[in-house]
Amino acid sequence: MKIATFNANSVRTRLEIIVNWLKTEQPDVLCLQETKVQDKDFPEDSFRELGYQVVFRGQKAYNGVAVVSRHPLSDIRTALPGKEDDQARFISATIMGIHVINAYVPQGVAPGTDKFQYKLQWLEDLHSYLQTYYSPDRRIVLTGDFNVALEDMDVHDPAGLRGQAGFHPDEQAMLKKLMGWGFSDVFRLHHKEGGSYTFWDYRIPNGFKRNMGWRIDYIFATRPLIEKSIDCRIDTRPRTAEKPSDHTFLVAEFGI
DNA sequence: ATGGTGGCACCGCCA
Repeated sequence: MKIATFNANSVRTRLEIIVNWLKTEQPDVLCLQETKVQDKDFPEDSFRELGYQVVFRGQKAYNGVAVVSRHPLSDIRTALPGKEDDQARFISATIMGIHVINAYVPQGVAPGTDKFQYKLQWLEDLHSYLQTYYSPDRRIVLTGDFNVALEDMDVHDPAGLRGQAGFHPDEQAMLKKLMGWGFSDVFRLHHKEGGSYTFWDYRIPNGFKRNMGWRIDYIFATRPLIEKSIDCRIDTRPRTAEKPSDHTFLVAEFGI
């Protein structure tokens, strides 16, 4: 079972990259964030032609999430309960007995702003949701763009970035609290050294070449899946394509 | 250097 995540930064602009990646990698599940497309304009056929089904929830210009799957999806939820009118940042489905939650955590802008508070609240709401509706005894994958680097080894300049949105102790504590519910970081399970990133800011000149990145995309899994975890890797190919993305694909393989 | 680029929708916002 191969499960992947990718912040697309527009699914329509990045469609060719995504389609080629699906053809090459043949994952069972791909979670997309920042699709930036309303549901009526989602390029559903491009996925169907490859033998994939797709569920999505978008909005105009911003946010938007999708789950692409080779297998039937059930138990589909496009928002947290009671948050149906909120920004399109959550979608979940059960696939082959695994409950897959795809999250696009708010970026947060800067500490002290309303958006930063919204980010912390969003993470807390997700934690509460899991506590109320799920048990860590189940096979659950929580994946997506969390916009939080957890440790010093997860950013290129920990001293310089500390305290900024994406590398702030309050966010790190909140995400760790959420992980404490019952998740392990699958990439970190297989790679103990730092310097591996999933995101490079467009605004830093040659940031990718100089490896000035952040590891803010994750695949988290509960214990029953961690026991079956075979590998997890970062695929930087979208960075070298014609329309490079600011994020990479992250893919995990489970022996089930 | 308090900048920079990129996507979408509009004449700025968000990342």
